[in-house]
Formats: sequence, structure tokens, C-alpha cells
Amino acid sequence: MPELPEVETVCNGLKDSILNKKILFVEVRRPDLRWPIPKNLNSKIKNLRVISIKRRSKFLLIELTSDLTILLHLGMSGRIILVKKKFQTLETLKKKKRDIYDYNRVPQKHDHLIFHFEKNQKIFYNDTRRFGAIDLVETHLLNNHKWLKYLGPEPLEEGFSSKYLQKIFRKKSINIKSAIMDQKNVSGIGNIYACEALWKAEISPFHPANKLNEKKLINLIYSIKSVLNQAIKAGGSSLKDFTNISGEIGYFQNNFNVYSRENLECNKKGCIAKIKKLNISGRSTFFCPSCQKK
DNA sequence: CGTACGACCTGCCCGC
DNA sequence: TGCGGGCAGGTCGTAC
Repeated sequence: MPELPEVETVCNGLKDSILNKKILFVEVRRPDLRWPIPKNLNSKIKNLRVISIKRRSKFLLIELTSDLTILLHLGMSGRIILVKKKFQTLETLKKKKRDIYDYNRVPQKHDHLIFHFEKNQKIFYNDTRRFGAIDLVETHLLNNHKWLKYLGPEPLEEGFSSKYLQKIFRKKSINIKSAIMDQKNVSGIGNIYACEALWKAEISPFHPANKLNEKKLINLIYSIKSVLNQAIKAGGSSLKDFTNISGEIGYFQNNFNVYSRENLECNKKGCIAKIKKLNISGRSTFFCPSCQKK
């Protein structure tokens, strides 16, 4: 589910709610997500305080006192749900949602972890498909963690440039779409934003990465940054049920130009072609066969 | 080393 | 109405 903009949205919500708060205890309701949940998680983190919350790629990094950091990945269906007492927004939500975000939420199917914080706040980690994962790391060893160690640069930072892409794509004959979704090359881009960025840059998703000229790469860099920034501003994309931690949906899906728009007309000015959907490496790929020929 | 592809897991939607 | 197949925002392990 969540790509960089969605994780950023969740991250911002957590900063507003649990930063500087103490974890009272954590309930682990099943032993494994994608991988085993760290043993004795509760005894290791109870009574520690959250001192920083960051996003790296699609990971959430929740730094605690005592040199510990919780690493959390939401996989395809992971959601974080904040419940707290006197939650004013609740009144505006529909009944069903009110039950989900109510402080007295009854643990539901797929609520795998429940973090209890001081000041009447709880965080539920719900993940239907369990492709998500959690680990506990000593903060000073964070960058050596196997999940972070091989990640490419953040696409919104300066190091992500056309010069960089030229260098790493030199020997990659793989198609450009798979290349930008490979987290070793650049981190945080998933299926939606890969499709959207390539459309904006007018690059065919099938084009070999090492055959793109500098002009195209400059264009690609600009498009990726621009699409991601707009999506973050919109609070991410809500396809099925992605919401921020308080249940508010993002609205970037309203700005999709290709994703999930098969057979609809291309949005580029003057283009009357219809968006096509084809499979690349097992992932649905949406593109305009006219604007994205090369 | 780079690339291709199945596996992991659950639920929903569509066509028959 | 019921069932089976295909599909979903991600990543890893294995085989070539």
C-alpha cells in the first residue's frame, strides 16, 4: 500500500501525537508479521520515551530513549490507527469510523500490535496481509540494519540527481520502471508513483534504464520529485482505505493521470490516446502509448 | 553481478 | 447464490 508520500503522512501524524510521550506497554497479539516480531518487545520498550520520529524510504523510524529505535514497515496493507480520549474529530466521523478511532476500540481482526502511551493515547498496528514488519534496533547501529543498509538515496534529497542516475544506470538494461522501483537505486517509489512520474516525464516504462539520455534523466528526476511532493501535500493517495492515523483520507488519487485509468483518455494537452495497462515484472503498469513512446 | 519470477498473506471483485 | 480466478500500494529468496 503505502509508498513514500503515505508513509510521510503517517510519520507526520505520529509526530503530532506520540512524540515525547512515554510508552506504557505494548500488546503483541500474534508472534509474526512478515518476520517474527522481536522477542520480549514489551519488556524492552515499556517505559521508554519517544524522542524522534523519522521516515527513511518506506520505513518509519521511531527513536526511543535507551539507544533503541523501532523500525516499522507497513507492507501492502499496514495501517496505523491512533485512538485517544476526547478525540474531537471523532464527532464528525460516521458511526463506523467512530468505532475504529474511538479510545475504547475493541481490538479487531488484524490488529497485531497495540502500543499504549501515557496521556490516554494508543496506537494500533493493523495489517491484513501481514507483509509489514517491525524490528527493534540499537540506534547507534541503525544504518547498519539490513533493511536500511542497501537503500538508495531519498528521492527528495539533493543527492538524487541526473548525474547520480547516469552513473548507476550505466550497466542496467532493465526497464526504467523496474529500475526506479528498485529500492537500491532510489528509495520510496512504488508502483503508483513510478507510473505517474514516468507519464509526467513522457518516458516509456519499458525503456531500458541505460538507454535514457541526459535530457530524459533530468526530466525524470524533476517528475519524480514533483509527483512525490504533490502527493505529500495531498496527504497521500487513498485507494482502498489508506488514511492518516486519524482516519482522514488523502486525495492524491484524484490527481492520478495514469494509475487505475485504463481506457480513459490521456490528460496531456492535445493527446487523445487512451491509457493502457500492461504487466511489467508482475505489476500493473499504466501509461499513455502516445506520450510515452520512448 | 544483473535480471526474472515465484513466494509470502488475506480479502475483494468479477464472471460464469 | 456460490465458486474459482485474478488482482491489490512491497520485498525477498532463488535460479539462471
